[in-house]
Amino acid sequence: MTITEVSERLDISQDTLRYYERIGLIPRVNRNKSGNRDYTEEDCKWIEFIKCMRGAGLTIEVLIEYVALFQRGDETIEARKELFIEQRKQLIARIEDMKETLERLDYKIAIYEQSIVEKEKTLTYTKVLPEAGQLSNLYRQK
Amino acid sequence: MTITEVSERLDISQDTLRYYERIGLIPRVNRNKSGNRDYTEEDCKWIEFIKCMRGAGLTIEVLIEYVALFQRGDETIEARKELFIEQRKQLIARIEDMKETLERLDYKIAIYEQSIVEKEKTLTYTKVLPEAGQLSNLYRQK
DNA sequence: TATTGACTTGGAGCTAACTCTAAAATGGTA
DNA sequence: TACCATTTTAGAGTTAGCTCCAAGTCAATA
Repeated sequence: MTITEVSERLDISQDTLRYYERIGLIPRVNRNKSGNRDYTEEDCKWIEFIKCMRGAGLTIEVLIEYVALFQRGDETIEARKELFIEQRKQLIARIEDMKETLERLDYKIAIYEQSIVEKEKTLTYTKVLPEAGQLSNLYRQK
Repeated sequence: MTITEVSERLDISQDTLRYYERIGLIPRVNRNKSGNRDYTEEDCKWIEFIKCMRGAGLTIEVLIEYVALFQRGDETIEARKELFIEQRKQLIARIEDMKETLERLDYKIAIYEQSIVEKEKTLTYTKVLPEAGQLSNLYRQK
């Protein structure tokens, strides 16, 4: 596969593909006779895996370490496992954090919903704008 | 409250606190007679809220927009609600993504666990190292 | 054979989000 | 009164993670 094909297939820019290879985030890709990259399915799996992990917030640094361990062979299996266990721990923490933030967003949306309903009621039934100091404070929660 | 107190309490550097204020990520903080920031509880709530949202991945840009809307008063309630609904949607997507990545990490950890057990078995029961081409491939999954 | 287009490399440039620096003001302590 | 810590500002510097550029190679086509 050419870099153009892989780039389109995995939706990663050619520059990023080259960059990832350069810094050791994916193993070196073979070149054809004319020196151009010729990606295998294996290469694609690596790239896709890296993309997935990056998307979840694993740093490039830690992923480079993983690739380096992988390339050193079987003696690093335990180290790789430990690396993933640590990253898993951090990922779980991030997810928990985000869930809490989501609840907070939900709450704010609910309050705004309420505020709008209240405002509409006021406008519809009393034809009078709410006093600046009263109702307005209601809308101004954080 | 002084900037030192708030910095320690919310675990945000003084530089970051000043930076957030400068770019409009939090409303302007009052100064005392000598020109130093004097944070109120309200200010702290803002900062804590912003910190929480930033931690979940909302960009500074979108949060600045929120603060700007907030400061324009009640006429922007609907817009603020819409902003939060959009961010909520994106946050849910990020969480789902991360959950999938977590499963993938779990799977890899399980495989490594397996690999190690297999390796130990081999070493213990047969006293023979696995052939490079066979079992080694097992460990080398991505 | 000249041109075109995809590819190569090393290195420079960019953006978001801080983080640091320098120079100056203030207020409390020896 | 001299010193010291804390704070102020504007602006420069840093880091991660790309993204762009220039100069050159190569293969295919007009």
